[in-house]
Amino acid sequence: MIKKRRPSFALASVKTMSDKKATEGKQKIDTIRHSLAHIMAAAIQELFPGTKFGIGPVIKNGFYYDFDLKNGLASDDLPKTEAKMREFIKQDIAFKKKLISKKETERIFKNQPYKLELIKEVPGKKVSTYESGKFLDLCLGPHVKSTKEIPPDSFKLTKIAGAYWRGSEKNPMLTRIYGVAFANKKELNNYLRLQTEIEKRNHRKLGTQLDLFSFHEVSPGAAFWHPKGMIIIKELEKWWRQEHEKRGYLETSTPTIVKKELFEQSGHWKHYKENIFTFDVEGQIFVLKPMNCPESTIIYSSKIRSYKDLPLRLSEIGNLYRNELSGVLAGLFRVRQLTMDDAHIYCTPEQIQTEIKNILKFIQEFYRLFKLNPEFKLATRPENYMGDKKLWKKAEKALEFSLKQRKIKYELKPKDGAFYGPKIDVHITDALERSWQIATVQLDFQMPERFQLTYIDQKGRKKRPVIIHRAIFGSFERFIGILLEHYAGALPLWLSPIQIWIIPVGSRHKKYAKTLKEKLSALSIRVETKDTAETVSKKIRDGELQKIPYLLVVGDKEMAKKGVRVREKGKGDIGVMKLNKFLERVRKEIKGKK
RNA sequence: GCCGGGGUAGUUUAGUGGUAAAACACUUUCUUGGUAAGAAAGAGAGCAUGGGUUCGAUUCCCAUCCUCGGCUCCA
Repeated sequence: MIKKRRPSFALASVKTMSDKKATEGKQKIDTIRHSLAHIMAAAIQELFPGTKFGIGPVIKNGFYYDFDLKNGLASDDLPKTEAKMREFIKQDIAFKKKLISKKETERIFKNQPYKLELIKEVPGKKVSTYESGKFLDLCLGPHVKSTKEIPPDSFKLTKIAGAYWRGSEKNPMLTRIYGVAFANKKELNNYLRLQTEIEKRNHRKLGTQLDLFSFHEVSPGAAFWHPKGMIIIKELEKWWRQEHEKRGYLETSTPTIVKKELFEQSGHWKHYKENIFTFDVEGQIFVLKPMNCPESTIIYSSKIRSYKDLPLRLSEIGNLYRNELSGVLAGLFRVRQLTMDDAHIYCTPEQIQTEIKNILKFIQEFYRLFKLNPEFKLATRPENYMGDKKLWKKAEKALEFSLKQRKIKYELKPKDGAFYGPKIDVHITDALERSWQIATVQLDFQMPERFQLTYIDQKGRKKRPVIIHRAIFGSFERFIGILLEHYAGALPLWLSPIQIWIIPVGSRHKKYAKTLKEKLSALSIRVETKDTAETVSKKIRDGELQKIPYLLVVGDKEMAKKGVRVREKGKGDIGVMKLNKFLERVRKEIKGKK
């Protein structure tokens, strides 16, 4: 069998070509993908007359096209469409670029409302179009010269999905057909094979297989954590507390049920009402808290604060409840009940830079530990912002400056900030290459105003502090989901729910196995003895499937040497070791969080 | 929420208009084993839920719930 190394998260393809060649190759395949989108539209036009066309761009690994079909589309229409496309490709159809006057274009597309909308927005008097056979589309190109350049066996239509016209839910929903396409059949097959591999690291599947958590109809969007899953949470919490104590954070806990007035005061009620769970108690409306911030400020203002108290870093592992739309729930990645590793830092405006810088450093160290590859995004003032524009500008500058100071590459996300302040979000992609927000750093000048927070400065005057909201894991749920996919279930030793299995070869070794277990357990190592009536091979197999980091096989030889035969996850049998030597190794590995 | 798939033992799946099958897991017995499945026997679901069509529905139709992939959303 093939010995596998512990897989790194990115299953990126190996780059063998030079950068220039790679760029050319990418351009070529993207041209093919784009042309395939047109050919798919042509096939739909022929198979389903009267269809109205949206747009059909190139995306990663393929293409899509949006259609407004009179009668929708059934799943068996995909193979039909695919066959029609191959038919067209065989016919050696040329792609011809045509510049047509706007008026003429409008006449040609008079029954195509979506196209007419696009034509209106084209600057100048002429519109660029491409003709391929009987299908004419608005398009700047480029395209292949002829369909004969397209390998007919290297694409596949993969799925049908609904998508709002121009991405707005106020617009009609169109039917989107996704396809993938590659330079040759081998690459296509590689891609398809990779997809099945990726499916194996889906955290939902691993959750069931490894008995970590489950979801049930009785509570959609909320995880039931099983004992083994709880161990992961507890280990993460333990480490989290330790790291926060080091950095001067003070842990707090605030109530889950709160009167809605608190969230009216914070502004959340106005901006976030649809997502808040509410209930009635003796005629008063209570909410399940969707975030911790307003309650954190209550602790802040529970006494008079001096400049000497600042920065005050209040942390909280808070259970939050958010009424997410049913359609967005996704395993551990998007839940209605989540555990946020939150903190609010109350500081003077002068302290902002240092605090932000330290948080960014904290975040970077944290990601390095898990060998995760984070993407930073700076999100600025949204449409529905609260407060003074000048303060916003200042806050945005502060975040930007800190990012630059830490030499962090980041993407700008205009108008994507929270209503109370700009933020730096940190994203990680899952096995399906979808991007998920994990950590966040948000600068807030509004909440201190709304809650009239103050501190007394050196001269005895009342001043307004600034709040920095931040989370490192984001939520334990999402983070564990990401970790499971990242490690394909084979978590690092310190996080593994079960760290070691002891497998006695025969019944006469059971007693030795038991002594070993007691020794390891005494050192707080999570160990189990597998002394059931099954073969060693069977137990090894089960141990591998359960992703147990170390399997210790003990028989006559090991007993004689007072040792253990070690099988390390991902490496196989690494030989016999004296017990003390093995213990030393394990202790180091756990301590180093390797 | 919207579009499109799907829901059959604990798990993974097969299947049918005449009240359901397998593998693994589980229990028992035999086997006491040396690095990815030793053998046998047994128990276990009435097919997500509610309606409808039918002599008869797990199978066909409708609704609801849950779930998956998209879209929108993510304070």
